[in-house]
Amino acid sequence: MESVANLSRKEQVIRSAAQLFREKGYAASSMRDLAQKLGIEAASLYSHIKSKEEILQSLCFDMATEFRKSLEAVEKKKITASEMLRLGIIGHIQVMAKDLTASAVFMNEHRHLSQPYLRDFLLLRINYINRFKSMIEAGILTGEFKETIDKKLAVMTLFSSLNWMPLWYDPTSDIDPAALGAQLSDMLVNGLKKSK
Amino acid sequence: MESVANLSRKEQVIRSAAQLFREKGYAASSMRDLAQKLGIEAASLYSHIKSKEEILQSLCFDMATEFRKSLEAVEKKKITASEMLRLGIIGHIQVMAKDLTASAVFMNEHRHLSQPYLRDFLLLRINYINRFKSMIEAGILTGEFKETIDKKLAVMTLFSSLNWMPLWYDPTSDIDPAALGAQLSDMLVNGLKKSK
DNA sequence: CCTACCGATCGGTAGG
DNA sequence: CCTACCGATCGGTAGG
Repeated sequence: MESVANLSRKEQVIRSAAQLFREKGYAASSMRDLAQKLGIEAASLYSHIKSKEEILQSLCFDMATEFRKSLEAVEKKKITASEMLRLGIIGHIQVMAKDLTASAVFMNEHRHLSQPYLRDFLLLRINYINRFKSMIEAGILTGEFKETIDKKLAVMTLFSSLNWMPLWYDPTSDIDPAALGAQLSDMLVNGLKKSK
Repeated sequence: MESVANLSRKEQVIRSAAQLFREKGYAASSMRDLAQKLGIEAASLYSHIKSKEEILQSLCFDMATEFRKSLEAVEKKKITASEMLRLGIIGHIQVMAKDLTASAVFMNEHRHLSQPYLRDFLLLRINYINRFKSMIEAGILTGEFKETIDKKLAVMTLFSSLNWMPLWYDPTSDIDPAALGAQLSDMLVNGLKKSK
């Protein structure tokens, strides 16, 4: 069916674009570069997508949705704050590992979104970060985490570590995503935990 | 003297460019944008600089030099591996804090360097990272750090945290750079240290 | 998915 | 530091 073929071709365009945006950055990637990657003329791209930015929007908001879904699944559980933080971190890593290319674009290129998309994106992001911050605060209240930690510093350090992973993680030579998430979580959470 | 005036004006151009590159990214920043920021015509920029990329080269390599100098001062000291790592982290933070704008450009825009500059830059960076990795390895040998830690993961987590700082650190509302460096170091190093 | 094309903008130069 | 300008390239459209 035509709609199925169109969808599939559109996804090919978006995936090729993600690779290009990751390598060269959004602004330095031209629609002619993208067309060449796909073996078609630049003008033909517009049969599949409305604009260059529409591709970036798809990539950024699809990733945001995956992150949100992962976090909501963790928040539903009846577990301690430190265990929730641990599972939240592992979930975040697993979502990224499913598409490292899109994750890198999500992280580095979202600023090229135009309004109102940029504003919406930043609101989703601050909400996501704040929910991790709440886990840290909860852990301090229950006595699981040191009461002396700087919450802003802790959460920014956490997301710095998480978000850079797509730039250095090599799934063919490094450990698998779940183990990486567990190790990263241990390293960061043990830095927060009271020493016994 | 004319050469002094020229130098000073050239630095103004570079500083304005750094702000622009930080806000919009290198590729999305035009020389006309930069000229407007300085109140001159785009063509006039070329009295002060040879090309757009020369500005990026200055920013990236000047920062790299500062980082190297800071690290060398720390490496000279006769101290334990964990103390050296701690001072290395504080030094890195202090270098960034001296110019947060250039630091952000250094981190996010270096990939737009052309060859051979890009290759030289990446060699400097891998050398710098490896010297921090050596401190972690030394600390494992002396028993200061857990022997179970993944060295690559540890050093990448460290640099992720360090390098994102220019994107969220607000010198007017947050703690001062030395204290931030100390806190960040404590948080990361305690995550590496053996629990007592 | 193609040919043919558009107006806008790019980094940079010549000459003063 | 300016005016005047260049060739190249940009995202995108018309019409098939």
